[in-house]
Amino acid sequence: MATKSVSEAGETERTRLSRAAVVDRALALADADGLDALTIRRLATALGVTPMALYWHFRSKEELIEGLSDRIWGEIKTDVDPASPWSGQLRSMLESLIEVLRAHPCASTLLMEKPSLSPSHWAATETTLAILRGAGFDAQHAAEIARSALWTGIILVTSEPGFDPGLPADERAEIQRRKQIELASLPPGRYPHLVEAAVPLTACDDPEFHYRFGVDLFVAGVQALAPSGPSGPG
Amino acid sequence: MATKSVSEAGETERTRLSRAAVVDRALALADADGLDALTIRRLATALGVTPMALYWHFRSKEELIEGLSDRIWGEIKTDVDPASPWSGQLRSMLESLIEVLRAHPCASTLLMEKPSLSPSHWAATETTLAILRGAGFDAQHAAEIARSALWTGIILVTSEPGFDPGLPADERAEIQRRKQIELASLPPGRYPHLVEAAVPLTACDDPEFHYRFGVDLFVAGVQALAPSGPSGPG
DNA sequence: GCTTCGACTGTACGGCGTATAGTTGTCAAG
DNA sequence: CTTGACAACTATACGCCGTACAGTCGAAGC
Repeated sequence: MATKSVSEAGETERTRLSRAAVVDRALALADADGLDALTIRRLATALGVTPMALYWHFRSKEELIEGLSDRIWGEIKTDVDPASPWSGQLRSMLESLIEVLRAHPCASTLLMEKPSLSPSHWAATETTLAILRGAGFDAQHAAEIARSALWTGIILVTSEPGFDPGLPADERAEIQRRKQIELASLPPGRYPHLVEAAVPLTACDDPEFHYRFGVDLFVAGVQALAPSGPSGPG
Repeated sequence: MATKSVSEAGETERTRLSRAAVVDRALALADADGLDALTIRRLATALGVTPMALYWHFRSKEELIEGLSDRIWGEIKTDVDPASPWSGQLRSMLESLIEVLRAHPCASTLLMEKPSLSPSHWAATETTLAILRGAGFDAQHAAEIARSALWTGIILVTSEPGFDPGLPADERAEIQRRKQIELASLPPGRYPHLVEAAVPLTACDDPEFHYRFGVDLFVAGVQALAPSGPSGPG
């Protein structure tokens, strides 16, 4: 109606765009409908602009994705308690990572396909390295373990049975059900353990067990290989 | 020249296609130029046919990818020595997985984006479950660890610094060099460990160390959590 | 008032997966 | 030797995608 109305907000805000605003919307879109659904055109529509408008703020879609990645890494709490034993610090670091990844359905998928050395990623890696150096590992081993820790968090989330962002819950349940039946009805002579473990392999009635055990497994491995012994000096 | 020449083989064989033949070419293409370079059109050109010809043998590109996935899983040796201790069996299983993934540059990327329960995958999982059940884990824990094992192999390969299929070697080296400099020239006050570990984080002068340590880390974790104790009863 | 320029629009290109319909070579039945 | 069926493939087209390139438009500075 009004030719000069400032923010009708009827459908979408129409203030000026910014990198941060675009990243916000992109993250929301990707979390809601899956990473594949995050296209320049869709995002532009959601923001009420032309696709090419985004190219003023980002050189390419890849740069946008880097922005998302940086935003996600930034959410990870890197303030571990220096007084607690290093294994506890490592654990809480991993738990913080997992918490963020679970909060953003698209995050694990996104981080999987990008090495992405962004400032926020640096901070998380720096903290992890510090913990491991404190545990007595040399730089090379610490680097290996830090990488492994970050990947462990990512795969724990993506490998949670039934995890598949961008799929309606009922469809996910249906796929899961079908897989379970498929496994359970394999020839028991040839695949006894597969048949036996059909349920835990395909379903995840207790996600907390999945994550707790995954973290336990990782931390136990690191402790076992620590130069200062499994429990550490402090 | 000849109107009826059977197989000129001047550029591409022109015998009849088959699922196996298509998968072969697809795998070769993906290994050579990266998974992103594997498009229906390119593959069809390489096979000397029209893109739509492939849809006679595969319902969709996804089904083709499943074929690739199955082929790759099939290459993994599942014949572990039942006489050796379970930790050794687990280790050799993981090593076989890693060997196959390293032989096929596209493999780890491919398996990462597909749960893919194919017959070949079943066999590998069955064997892994058998090993873990033999170690005393119950079905649920065995399922968790088996999943973790397979993922560990995949990420060990994709996280090898400098690993990036479909990129010419010189370009990879350039990216790697730039990342290393970027890390090394961060403010040492803020990122002391990152600066210190710039080389091991970005380069991989000894891939064998990377893989050996990765496997060690995983197996150590499993041993630490084994009900029958780290060394096991046999 | 005029220019400058940051922020955005319009149009177009090449590539993708694939639906739909049309074309062939082969081969058994008549 | 013809004929029809059918497996295997081709031709064309559609709607997506990322994005190059050029044009537009309002506010800010002079």
